[in-house]
Amino acid sequence: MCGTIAPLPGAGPLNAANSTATDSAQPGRYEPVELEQRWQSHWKNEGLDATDDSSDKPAFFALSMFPYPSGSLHMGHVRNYVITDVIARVQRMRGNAVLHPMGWDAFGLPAENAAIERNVDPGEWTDRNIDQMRAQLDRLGLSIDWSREQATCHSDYYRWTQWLFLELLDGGLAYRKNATVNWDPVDQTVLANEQVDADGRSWRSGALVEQRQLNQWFLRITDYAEPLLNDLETLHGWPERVRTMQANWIGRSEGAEISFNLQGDEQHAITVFTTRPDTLAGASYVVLAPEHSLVDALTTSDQQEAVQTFRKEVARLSTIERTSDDRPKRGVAIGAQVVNPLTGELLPVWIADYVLADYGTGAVMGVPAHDQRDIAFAQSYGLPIRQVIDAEGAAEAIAAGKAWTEAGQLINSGHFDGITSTDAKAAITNHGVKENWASSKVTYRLRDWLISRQRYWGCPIPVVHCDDCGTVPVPQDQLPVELPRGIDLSGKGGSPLSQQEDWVNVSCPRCGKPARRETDTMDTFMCSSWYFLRFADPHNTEKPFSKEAVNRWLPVKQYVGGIEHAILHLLYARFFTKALKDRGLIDVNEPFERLLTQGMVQGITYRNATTGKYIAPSDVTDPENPCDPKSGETLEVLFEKMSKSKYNGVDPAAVIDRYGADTARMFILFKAPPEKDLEWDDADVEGQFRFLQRLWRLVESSASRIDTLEPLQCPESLSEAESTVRRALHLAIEAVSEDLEDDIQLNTAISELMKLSNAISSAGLEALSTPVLQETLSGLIRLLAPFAPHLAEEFWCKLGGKGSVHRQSWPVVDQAALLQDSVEVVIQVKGKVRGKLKVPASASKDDLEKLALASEVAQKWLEGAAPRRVIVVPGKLVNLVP
RNA sequence: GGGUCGCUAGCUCAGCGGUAGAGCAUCCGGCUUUUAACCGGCUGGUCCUGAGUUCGAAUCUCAGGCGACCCA
Repeated sequence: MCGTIAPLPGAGPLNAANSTATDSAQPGRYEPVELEQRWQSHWKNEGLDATDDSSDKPAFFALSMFPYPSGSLHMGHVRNYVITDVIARVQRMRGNAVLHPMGWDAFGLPAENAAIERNVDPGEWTDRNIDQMRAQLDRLGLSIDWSREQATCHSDYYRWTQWLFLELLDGGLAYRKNATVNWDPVDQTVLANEQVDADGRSWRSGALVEQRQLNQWFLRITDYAEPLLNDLETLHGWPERVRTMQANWIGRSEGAEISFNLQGDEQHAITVFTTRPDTLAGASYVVLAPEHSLVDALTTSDQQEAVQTFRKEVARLSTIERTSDDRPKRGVAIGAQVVNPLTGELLPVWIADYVLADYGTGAVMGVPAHDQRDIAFAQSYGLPIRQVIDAEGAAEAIAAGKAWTEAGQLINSGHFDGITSTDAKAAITNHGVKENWASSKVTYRLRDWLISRQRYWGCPIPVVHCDDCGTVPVPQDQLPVELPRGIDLSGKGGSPLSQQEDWVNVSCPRCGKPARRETDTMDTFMCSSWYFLRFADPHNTEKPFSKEAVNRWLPVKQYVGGIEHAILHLLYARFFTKALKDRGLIDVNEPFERLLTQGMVQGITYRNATTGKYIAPSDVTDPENPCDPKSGETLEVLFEKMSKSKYNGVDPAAVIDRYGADTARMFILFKAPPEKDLEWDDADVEGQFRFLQRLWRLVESSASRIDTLEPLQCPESLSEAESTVRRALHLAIEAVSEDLEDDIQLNTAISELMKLSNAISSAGLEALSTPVLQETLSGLIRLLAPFAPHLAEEFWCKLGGKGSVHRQSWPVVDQAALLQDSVEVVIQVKGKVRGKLKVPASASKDDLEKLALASEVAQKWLEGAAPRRVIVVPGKLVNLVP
């Protein structure tokens, strides 16, 4: 995929590491590649990673977002799966039954595009990629239970995706409608709103989406807007920003619907939605979306032509273009007039690009003084601007062309004058309710989820269209509706399935007459919206999953994946879970208890700032002073997401070949906190490898003294070096355990391991009696096991440990070992550190005060005077305030 | 414009009222199987700025600056 690891300046360390991997075995050398292969095959034979499905241990479901099987593993994958693996391993050692499965999000366009370009079967192409990636993953030493593997493109999986679709259809949550939808001209298919980014581009292809009118399948995710929003508050284990992003996406607004009667027609009205009913008296016009159903009926004959022209122009614009703040708002008056129900005033009716048909009622009232978009519109078209909310600075702002959107007091609003805008919202709405022209209303920005796709390599939607019976679901016992295989994928002429006459033509399941299959396939996000449930019960042939199995394992205790799914997958999966719960299929309400969104892995890039071109690291002769090999210009050095076009990819396989998986794992965990971006640096990888080598030597030099890891009796009294090392061990146990607890800090956990290793070296092995050395190494190896599983296993075995280190219990802190006989306290004078004092750890507050006052430091700084105040923090400091 | 997060050693990050720390890099020394590995050691900090609270602030509060992301 991404090219090979860039050679280091001088290339020395790599050669050395290479020789480690390739030289014939020398006794006493750390040879990661051989060692890792040996343990991996041993673990496989022993079934070490099998899920403990039947025991009464507490269940812990550790899950990585499953990958699309592109065929090559990249560093982002490595980071994702290693983080989850560490968590899974720690939880096993903590005595939990752990479910740590893996699968493949295997439907999708790359397979279909490969088929079109290279004339290969998408299924075979995908299966081959899966095999490749599984082999690559295996080299990382992940404790995955492969017996539960799922691939969404296999019919024993997707028959249940279809089964669940029919459940949703039966529950009224799936429906078909004609709607304006996002069309991706590159991928030749429609997209859901969530799959179009802020610039109006497809999340996959990057193409600018177009609007098309099509008959499509939708899921009623909007029925769940309220619980999807409210239950975010229960997700304490989720990053705040993901919750905020989801809340923003759902976009709840509280307000009112207000009806404006047509002039001279009491029977017909335009209903608008507004969050600001308090500003009703300031309305100076009413705007309909150009697509609004009333437009044709209300447009006067002299405005017909202008309206039609304008509608055509708007149809070309995306939602983003229409609503973005920095674009001029455009519109056309349609000639009709309505009555402001509060003031009786006549208002003109307009259509404008910034009003959307499918938000609220597709109509708004224009209150220029108190809405930024309205004031821009009013200024363009000379519409009146009337202030109805007053506050300090409001009039000036409005005069300057800035809408006053803050709270204030009502003016120009008849008998509502003088009350606050906050109170007026309810007061005016209630008044309108009594007079029958208003009602309280909550609306959401969230739209129903468009799940139809006009592509081949996806899960077929299991319905049949019959002239007599309409849309008929395929009975659940006739599933799966198999994708036809071996068909010609030319990439031309629309949806490939619609051209498969022998597949499309079926008899109606209800009346038996000739009918046609639905030829759209499902959005692949459907397949990934429930895979975590299938992992609980992966081989069930009767149902997608049993309730009992789901109750045993779900919710996922720790979910790990990329931030790019903050809305997409994570919102869809939450919706599915809630919908399936309401169908009585499961009891869980939220699928993912804790969520960790890991940062990107970035590679170093060299860019010529004038041409904007990227230069491959192999073409940069001096990395200290990078120059363009052609022009000699100095290059910019940046860290960016790894990609082929930037020549900054680092291939995980190359790293594992040179240093082994344990170094790769340790480095990627240590270099940055999990949720932050990580800058890949070959020199630092080397440093990490050296740390493992230091541990290797530590264990090598101890091996002759230790032949069992069964706990030994500690001697009654310890030397100073021994108690220092024991203290370091138990401090490390405390710190590493803490780092793996709530707020997961794998980088600092590894740095604690380094500190412990340093403490042992400083003390010197010869200064430690065998029981202390043995206790220390046993603890260190167990702490290391989740991070560097192969090396820890080797150590465990070398020192005579019984069984696998991965079956041992997590070390426990001995509080007594943390105690010190004497501690150093700081002596402050007026809050400034002026000296230190060694005191017995048991010294009381009074003792400390006396010792401090008697100290030389106190004599010097207080000059014999008694301090006005003394603050004593036992074990820490004494502060003397003169 | 609003929100969230961040700004600590050259780099990546800990510390979140009480002695400013880790790893890597740099530098120096030792060692050996000397284009190099290994071992040991030393450096290195207005904790973004300013004000406030406090006996005491990197840490809490406020204001500002810079950066990232999300929303508009």
